[in-house]
Amino acid sequence: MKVKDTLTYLKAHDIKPSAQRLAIMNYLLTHSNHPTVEVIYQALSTKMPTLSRTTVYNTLKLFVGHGASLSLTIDDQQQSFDGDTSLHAHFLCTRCGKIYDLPMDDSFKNQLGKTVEGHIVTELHQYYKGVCATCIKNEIKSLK
Amino acid sequence: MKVKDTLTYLKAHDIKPSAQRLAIMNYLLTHSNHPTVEVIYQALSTKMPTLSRTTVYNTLKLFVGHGASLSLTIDDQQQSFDGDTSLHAHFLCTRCGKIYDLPMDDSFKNQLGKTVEGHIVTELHQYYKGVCATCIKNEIKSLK
DNA sequence: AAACAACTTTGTAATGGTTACAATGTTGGA
DNA sequence: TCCAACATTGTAACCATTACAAAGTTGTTT
Ligand SMILES: [Mn+2]
Ligand SMILES: [Mn+2]
Ligand SMILES: [Zn+2]
Ligand SMILES: [Zn+2]
Repeated sequence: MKVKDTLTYLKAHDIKPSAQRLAIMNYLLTHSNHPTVEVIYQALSTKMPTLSRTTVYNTLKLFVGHGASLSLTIDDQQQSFDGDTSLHAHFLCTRCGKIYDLPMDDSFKNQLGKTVEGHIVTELHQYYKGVCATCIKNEIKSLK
Repeated sequence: MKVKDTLTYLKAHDIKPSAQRLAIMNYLLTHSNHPTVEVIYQALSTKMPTLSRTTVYNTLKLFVGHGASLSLTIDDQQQSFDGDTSLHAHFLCTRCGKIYDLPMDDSFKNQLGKTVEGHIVTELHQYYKGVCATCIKNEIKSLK
């Protein structure tokens, strides 16, 4: 992912570019780690020392408002963000805290934009919780 | 729902009863409003003036740990709770903040306890967001 | 180029939900 | 009754998020 592409992506979502917005959007588009504000701030503040946490908060809120990124509330402690705005599900490992992408059920997907029991559906979220493959492997190793 | 039933319910989940636990569990079992800690505290503190917010927090955490209630993270500001632990989906109205119950997709339900892409699934959540039927009606009224 | 208005970023302070903790109260068995 | 384990309470601390005002940036007009 080039900076040029990120610029195009921002413009496509009616977001006026700035150095900070490009950096944050570029981070989201090149990392599939579903980062928190703090993770993004730590990752970027080395290259951009004047960056403020408030800017990260404001910018992410702007992105979400313009449909350029998703806000996940799967963890009750911290909000996390996703540069992949396609309809997909998430798996939260309760051991290591990592969030994985999973496909979303088609029957659920189909309800976007429809009416369900009189309510208009504008957003869909599907969350799995459990123990991830990596943590299962580590668990088995430690038993040997 | 009688207090006797609530007592039975707590015992069935290996929770030692107390006046506070009975009151909170009884509130959850007789209200389908997906209350926050504050809502429960306000509702019960009139009848039980010494009740502490901390007790509500501790007790709900205990309930969730014993599978006697569910914790919902659909709203990013406040945790809400559900005395109905059956598998079902939730609809959050972004206008009025109410949370409604909806059926959960069967294909999604079936994945509980299974392994998905190597991850063990122990919990499932399906969230809809949008505008509820009541808010739609009010919107229409105000246009006339 | 200077002036200006609109917009953006920044740092700090405030907010508010949640948790930690120590003191107090309660319960049930020896 | 005594005692130990457990539960509740109120306060303080914590920490993610938001509010706010000052400082910086950008693009436009003259
Ligand atoms: Mn994702
Ligand atoms: Mn429910
Ligand atoms: Zn894991
Ligand atoms: Zn509504």
